[in-house]
This record gives sequence, structure tokens and C-alpha cells, in this order.
Amino acid sequence: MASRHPDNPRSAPTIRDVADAAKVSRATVSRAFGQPNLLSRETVALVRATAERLGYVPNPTARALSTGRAGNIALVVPDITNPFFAAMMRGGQARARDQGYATFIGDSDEAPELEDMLLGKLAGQVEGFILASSRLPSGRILEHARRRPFVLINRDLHNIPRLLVDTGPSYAQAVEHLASLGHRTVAYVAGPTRSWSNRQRYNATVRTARRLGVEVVRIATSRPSFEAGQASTDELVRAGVTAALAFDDVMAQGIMAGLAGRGISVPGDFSIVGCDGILAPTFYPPLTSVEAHCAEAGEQAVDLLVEAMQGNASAGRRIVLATELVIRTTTAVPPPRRHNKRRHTHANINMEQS
Amino acid sequence: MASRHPDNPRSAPTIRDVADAAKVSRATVSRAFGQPNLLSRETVALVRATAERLGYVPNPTARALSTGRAGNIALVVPDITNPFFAAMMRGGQARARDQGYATFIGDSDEAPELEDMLLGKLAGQVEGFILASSRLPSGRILEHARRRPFVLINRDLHNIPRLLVDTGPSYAQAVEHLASLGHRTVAYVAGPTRSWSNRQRYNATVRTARRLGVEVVRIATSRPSFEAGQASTDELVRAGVTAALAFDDVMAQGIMAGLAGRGISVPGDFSIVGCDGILAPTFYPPLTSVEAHCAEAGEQAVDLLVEAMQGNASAGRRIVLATELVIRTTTAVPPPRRHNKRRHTHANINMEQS
DNA sequence: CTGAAAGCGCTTACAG
DNA sequence: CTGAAAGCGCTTACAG
Repeated sequence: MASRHPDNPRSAPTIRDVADAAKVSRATVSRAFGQPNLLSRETVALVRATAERLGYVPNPTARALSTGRAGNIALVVPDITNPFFAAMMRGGQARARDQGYATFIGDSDEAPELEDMLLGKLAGQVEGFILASSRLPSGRILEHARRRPFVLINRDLHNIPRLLVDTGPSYAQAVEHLASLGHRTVAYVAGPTRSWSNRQRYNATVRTARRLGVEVVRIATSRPSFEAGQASTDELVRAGVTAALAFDDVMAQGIMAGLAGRGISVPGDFSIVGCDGILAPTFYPPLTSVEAHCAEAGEQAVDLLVEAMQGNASAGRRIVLATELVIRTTTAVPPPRRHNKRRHTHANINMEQS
Repeated sequence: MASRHPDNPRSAPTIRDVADAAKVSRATVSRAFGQPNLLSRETVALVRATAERLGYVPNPTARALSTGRAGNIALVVPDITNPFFAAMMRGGQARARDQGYATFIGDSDEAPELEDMLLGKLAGQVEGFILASSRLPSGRILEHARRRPFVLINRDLHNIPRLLVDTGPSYAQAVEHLASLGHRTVAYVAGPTRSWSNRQRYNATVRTARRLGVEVVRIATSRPSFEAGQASTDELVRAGVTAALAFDDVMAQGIMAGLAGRGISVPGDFSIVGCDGILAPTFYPPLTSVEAHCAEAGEQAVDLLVEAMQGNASAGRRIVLATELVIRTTTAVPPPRRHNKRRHTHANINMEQS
């Protein structure tokens, strides 16, 4: 009697088909999958065998409606194609799968409005969100977080569990490294203004530079992309710096290409430091960069979210992931000075929107 | 009267809350969102205003259960961190959003078993699948495609709508390009055996080379990664070739790094061609590569899937995306010959699992 | 143009 | 250990 509903012959078998075929109630079929320990061994075996035979698999939508648990999470990032986020997603997605969750993906294209919209659209189908490097105002994040469990990556908001990749100390170390090589004026090629990571890296750079008597020129960019990095080369050259700390590896790569195009050699004429560590070892010459453990960040964020979704997470949870400066081949002694241009320091620390 | 169910005060407002507040039936509330044209202007306005006030938004899970349409699709790829797939996902995801679909993401880690498992897990929650560069046997794909609308990217199966990035002609052109520069022995650094794209590229390479009297050495690799590309350098050098066509840009990058590490300069001593075009312009020196229009592939695949899900798609739909060889700076005249090693050609065309 | 009612496929107290 | 029944929040013929 493997027949389906006569009026709906082509659709997938439902719990009722299995119940009928196994001559048990639908509740029993349900339990055979959800709480087999409440049933006798034989019943479980019978139901499962029947289900197998019919090709039955519980309908997750129906289950979600009934239990209120969708078994889904969402991962929202500013740009999937940025290797940092790609690696993070890879780790997070795999971890979520292992924990039994399917993951929605949202690419906000660096736009706060789109990000906001994605969170709204996805909210109805997920049990929780991981929001990476949000470009949203804090207030807005808090509103969204009121409705569902949230985990933030690289955004330090009280009362929301968060995973912070602590690159500040490594940028400080990078400045020390450059100073010890003899650099006196360096550039910080900035990431998105709204980015917590950007502020952290910039602040650490400025603070350490001040302490060591190194001058920092801040160079603003449109977006953390190869093109933006490349476009910043002009300003970099005009600024008369001998080294640049880039917001990330992608921009560092753009800078390297820009410099190469001008015949400026790295590290002979100019030193560069990047951040993330996923692209860095693949450059030629291999890039000195801050290792940010992207995949691990994604995994740990999922763990945090699972905790939060199960209700046993203090909202104050704050995991800090240490990073390391990996010195490869793009940092060296600066070239002998040709001019001694004096510039005023742009290094005023800004901490708005902490 | 904005009150919720007294016994469930904290949960989100439901259709009943809005119906009660607006003093209409639930059917009317439903229509105000789903088929407003069936209602009077005033009723629609009233319901929407009330919903807005209460913060009501239709529950997608309930809607999905009722209608059988989940409003979700899934995008399954072998490796999110490969720039080709990342860009493809970015395009596809954006397009899906514009069409009103949310997208699940699945990374199969190049493993057929995982891929199979992901398709099974996700099936219950999606209306359709986009399966990119599947490593699954054809039979298995066909089985999955029997249950839901499927669109394949870079896999040419009859009876399943597919989007093919036609890189063959560009590889042929690349071989012609190398031959015209004077190369007589080139390597093809292969991608995954199961990959349709790999076979297409290899076959085009071999065929064209044969026609032009150029010898092709096939070099197998473990996986399309930077590391695998780098590891292939040994064999590349031993083979005594003067140029390499890599399966993709990521491998080309590995090869470039490997050669650089040996002091072999590109393109002076050795020429390289890659594929995908997303990474290529960011290399230094910029890589000669086949532009594969990754993002567009994702977008078009989504369009195809939407067609299929709406039922108005002939299963035989087959979109072919043309590619172009973009000559940058990594291909040049080969160095003067030092030896004239004779090797037998490994160039036996294989077309299994078409 | 609007409403009453059945139904989508599950889960879970409540009884026994 | 198992079943009858209510309920999750929608949509959609069917009437009027």
C-alpha cells in the first residue's frame, strides 16, 4: 500500500502516507524521527523502514511552522568576493551544517540600506543571524537583534554576542616593525568608515606611530577593493611616505599593482603591510600581512550563535580572536631619503560609533 | 487595540492580530498583501496601515506550507573561496533577491558525497537548485533533478536546463596565440577530473595543438588551488615546456609563485595563461587569461531557474556564454632553446562522463 | 468586494 | 508506549 493521496498522486509522500502504510498514527511517525526514545525499538524500526521504502523525508517547512524552529541561520556580509568573507563563510557554513543548520547567504554590497533590507527579508525564515562587519548604525542593529538571536563579527556592541578579530595589536606591531626598519612616515590606506575593524586598525596604527615618533598619513578610499587600492597609489606617492599599512590584503594587492605600474619596486623602494592572510601568501612577492584566521572566525561565530539560539548564552559574550603579524617579503629598509617634505599629521583618532 | 494573543504576548503579530485590529477577516488581510487587486482601495490601505502599525509581516514559513512555494533557492558550489564561484554566487544571489527569492548556500568542498548530502538536506526548503560545476555522477544529478527544478552551471546534461561558460574556443585561441609566439611544447595544468570545464578546456587545447603541431603535456593536480598550482611547478620544469595553460587563475597564480621561487621569470622564460578573469587583472604581472564572465553566469543561471520554477521552461534550455581570451603580460616569445628533449604526447582526448 | 472554512504537513500536550 | 486532537500562520476555492 505505498500509494499516495489519490487526489495528489505526484507530490512527495507525507507523514500520513507513512502512517497509513505502517498502520500507526501520525504522531508515532513523527516520534520515530524526532523522539525515538519515546517509542519501542520495533516501532521505530518499522516506521523508519516504511519511510525509507516510500522515500519519505519530513517536510522541514511544516516542522518549522509547528515548532517555531526553522533550522536555518543567515550569514550577512558586505561582499562575498572579498577573500576574508569568503573564507569566513566557508568556515561558518560548514560548521552550521555540522550542527544541523542550513545557511542563507546575504551580500549587502557594502550598502547599509541593502543590509537592512536583507535582515528584514530573511528574518522570517531563520532562527538567528550572523552579521559580519556590519555597515549599519548601532541603533538599527540593536533593533534587529531584539527580534532574533544575533552574533556580530567585528563589531563591538554591548548586549550582543560578538566575535572580534583583534587586529589592533598586530597593526601596532607592524608599525614597530616598520619603525625599526627605519621608516619615519607611513600611510594608512583606510577601509570603510563604518567598519569597526578599520577604526581598530587605524587607531592602533596612529597610537603606536605617535609613541615612536612616526608620522601617519591617512588615505581615504571608496571601498575595500583592488581598484580602490590601485587608485590610492597617486596619493601615496604624493604623500612622500615610504611604507603603507593597508586595511586589507585586497587593497594591498591594488597598491602593489599601482606601484609596479609606476616602476616603484617593493620592498626596495616601498614597504607594504596587508591584513587577512588568505591572499597574502599567494602574492609575488609574498605579502607581509596580519593573519586574521578567517575560517575560524566563521566557525566560532556559528558556535556562539548556536549557544544564543539555545538560550544558554549570556548576551555579553565577547570572543576575541588573536592575530599575528606574519613578516614575509614586502617590508624592508626604506630607500635613502631624497627630500624631507614636512607634512602635518592627519592622525587624529576618531572613535565615533564605537 | 494593538494587543497580541494574551497567552503569547511576546511573539510577532500574526495575521489574526491584524484582522482583529482592522476588523476584517484573515482572508482579507492575506489578500491585502498577496492579491490587492481583489480588494477595494480603501480596504487595502486600511489593512496595510494596520499591519504597519503593529509591525506585522507575513510569516514566510506559513505561506510556504500553504502554497507549496518556499520562495527559496539553493546555490551549491565546490568551493566558495574560489573567486570564480564567489563572483558567480554574488551575481546569482543578487539576481535571486531581485526576483524575490532568498538563497541558501552550499559548499561541497569538492566532495561528491557532501554535494549529494547538501542537495538532500536543502531539497525540502527550496523551490529549485543551481548546481555549479557538479562533481556528481550524471545519474545522481538526474535523480535529484526529478524532484525539483534544477539548473546546471558548466555541466552539459540533456534534459536539464544549463548554463555553459564556453571556454573551449578561448583555450583554442590561447594555444594559437602561444604557437604564433613560437612555443612548440606547452603544458595543460588540469583541474578536477570530474569537471566538465576541465574536459572542455583540455580537449580544445589538445585539438588545437595537434592541428598546429604543438606538443601538449598534461599535468594532473589534486585540486584547483594555489597550492596545487605551486606544487605542479616541479613537473612543469621537468617536462621542459615553455608555456602552461592552467585550468584557472588560482592555479595560474600558484604556478607563477612556484616559478618565481625558482628564479624563472614570466614571461621572459615562461608563458602562462589562466582562466576566469576575476583574479587575472590583479596579478603582477597581469595575467593573460580567459574572461569567463562569472557574475553574469550566476545571474543567467538564476533567470533560467526562475523560468523553470514557473513551469515555462523547456527542459532542453541550454545557454552558452561566450568567453574571450584577454592577452595581458604573461605570454611572450619563448626563450632560445637550450635542449631539444623529445617526449611522447600525452594528448589523448578523453570524453567520458560527457 | 468580502468572509467562513478547509487544508498545507508537521509537533506536542493530554489521555490512556 | 501509543493515539486523538488541537494548533502553528498562512492561502484559496467556494459562496454570497
